[in-house]
Amino acid sequence: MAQAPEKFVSSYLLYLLAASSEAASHQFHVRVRELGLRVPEWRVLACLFDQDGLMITQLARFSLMEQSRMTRIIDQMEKRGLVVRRSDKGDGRRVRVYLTDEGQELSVQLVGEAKDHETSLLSALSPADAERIKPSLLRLLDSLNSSLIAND
Amino acid sequence: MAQAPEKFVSSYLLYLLAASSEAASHQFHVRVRELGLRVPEWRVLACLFDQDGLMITQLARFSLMEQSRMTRIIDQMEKRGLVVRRSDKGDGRRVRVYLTDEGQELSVQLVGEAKDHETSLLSALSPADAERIKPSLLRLLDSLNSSLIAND
DNA sequence: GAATAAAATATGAAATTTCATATAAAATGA
DNA sequence: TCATTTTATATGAAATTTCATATTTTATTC
Repeated sequence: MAQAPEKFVSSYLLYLLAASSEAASHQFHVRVRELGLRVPEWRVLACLFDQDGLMITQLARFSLMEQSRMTRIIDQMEKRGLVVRRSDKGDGRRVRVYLTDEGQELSVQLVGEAKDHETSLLSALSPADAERIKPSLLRLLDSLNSSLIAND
Repeated sequence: MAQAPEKFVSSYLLYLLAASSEAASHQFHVRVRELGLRVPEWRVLACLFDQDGLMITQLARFSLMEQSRMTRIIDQMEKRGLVVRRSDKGDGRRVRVYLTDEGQELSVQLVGEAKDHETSLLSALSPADAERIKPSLLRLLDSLNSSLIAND
């Protein structure tokens, strides 16, 4: 988005990750808002696109946010007719969230656009970087997850 | 933090970036809160550590947040005695933010811990990944910034 | 050099987010 | 089985964040 000052921040790993994420998402998030959605709602649609009927807790984890916030986001999406709640038969604590037809349609649309956007992002990189970036990030995530478990 | 479902999300570049950023920062952000700071406040301290006397607008940009929010964060940090505002002589619109002694001390402390934490993160990666990750992210940021300009 | 535009910061009000905790259902265990 | 603990979700209240816009100062343009 801009150049960081000098010394520390501009080459600090956590800054680079946050700034890359922010910069890479920015354009697409603008598009999400054009369609009348907020970013967390788009994340829910994307998760349900992959697997309909996820629980609130799972949606929160995959969408990188807290459960109580996700509960309210689902409230709004439900009012808007994008998803419906159904309690899990077999475990009454669980609330499963399903796409409505409208939600399904929007999710298909946006996932398509997301893929196109990703392609255009990757094409702005060198071929070597484009090829390596996703596997690298996956390995980073993996190593973070295992060290997290180790630290519990 | 957890494994994403299947198909789309779990290998979507923007998800991988957001999730890596989140996962990589998590432990350190816990530490930030232990010291009684919130993440945006830590970001301000880090920016001012690099270059004291930045403007509100610059702090907002480097800290990846909106100006009005930064104004209020500086309000709080000022009340807490971590920074002081001084208006720029030469341009009365600008407010420059400076570390107090206490702010300075905290920023030195936290930047030190951030560097240690970064080292430990990198050591969890393969040597090849550890060596490449920062340059790769810098190139990604670069290419995003230039394409941003191109799209204006 | 006056009028207009632009830049930097601040602020009210609405909306969202967080934090702690309530509620309810299922699992555990004595 | 009954009591206790754990898991899943919801919710009130406080705090933060956003959005639009006000205010002030500097730049620009005619």
